[in-house]
Amino acid sequence: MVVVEQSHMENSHLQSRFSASHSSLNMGIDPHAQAHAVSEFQLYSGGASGTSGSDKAKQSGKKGDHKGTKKHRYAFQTRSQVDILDDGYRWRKYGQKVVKNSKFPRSYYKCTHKGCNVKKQVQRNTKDEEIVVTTYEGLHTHPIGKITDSFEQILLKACTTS
DNA sequence: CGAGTTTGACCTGCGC
DNA sequence: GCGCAGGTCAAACTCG
Repeated sequence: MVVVEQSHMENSHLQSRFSASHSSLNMGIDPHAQAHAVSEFQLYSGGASGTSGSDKAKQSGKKGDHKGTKKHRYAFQTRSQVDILDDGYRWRKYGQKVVKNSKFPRSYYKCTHKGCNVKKQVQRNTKDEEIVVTTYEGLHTHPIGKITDSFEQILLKACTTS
């Protein structure tokens, strides 16, 4: 399963804040994004599990960009009809791969903001096609692009206020 | 014309 | 050492 890694947050605390912000989350979604129909919102937490996929491969890879960078990574799943959740940031797709255990391809996105190296992976759950697993990696170094109480912003709030 | 998407190739790490 | 799987790049393409 998907793993959440938080370097400076308490999982339980964050999770409770997520539940608390659930209602505002739905309200915050863009009008044109209503089709998302986010009726479920779960933040994954816990230690390493069996999936092993994203942890094995080094994201530094050949480029070897920031190796010493602090790793902020959190994954959560939403029940949605579409893959792309409008979280208020602008994302550019840079890759798509078919992963072994899933019949749905995994999509890779980068934040298009200058100097912001946040990435996210979007993948549908094989067992339940309506569940979309989104994995964020990194923290945005810029304000949100929309007036949307996004997932990310909630996360940031949870980070900064704790 | 610029920004974003698609898609195949390439690179790296891990297991056997 | 080899093959597989995952992650990223970049050229070509599309769209506003």
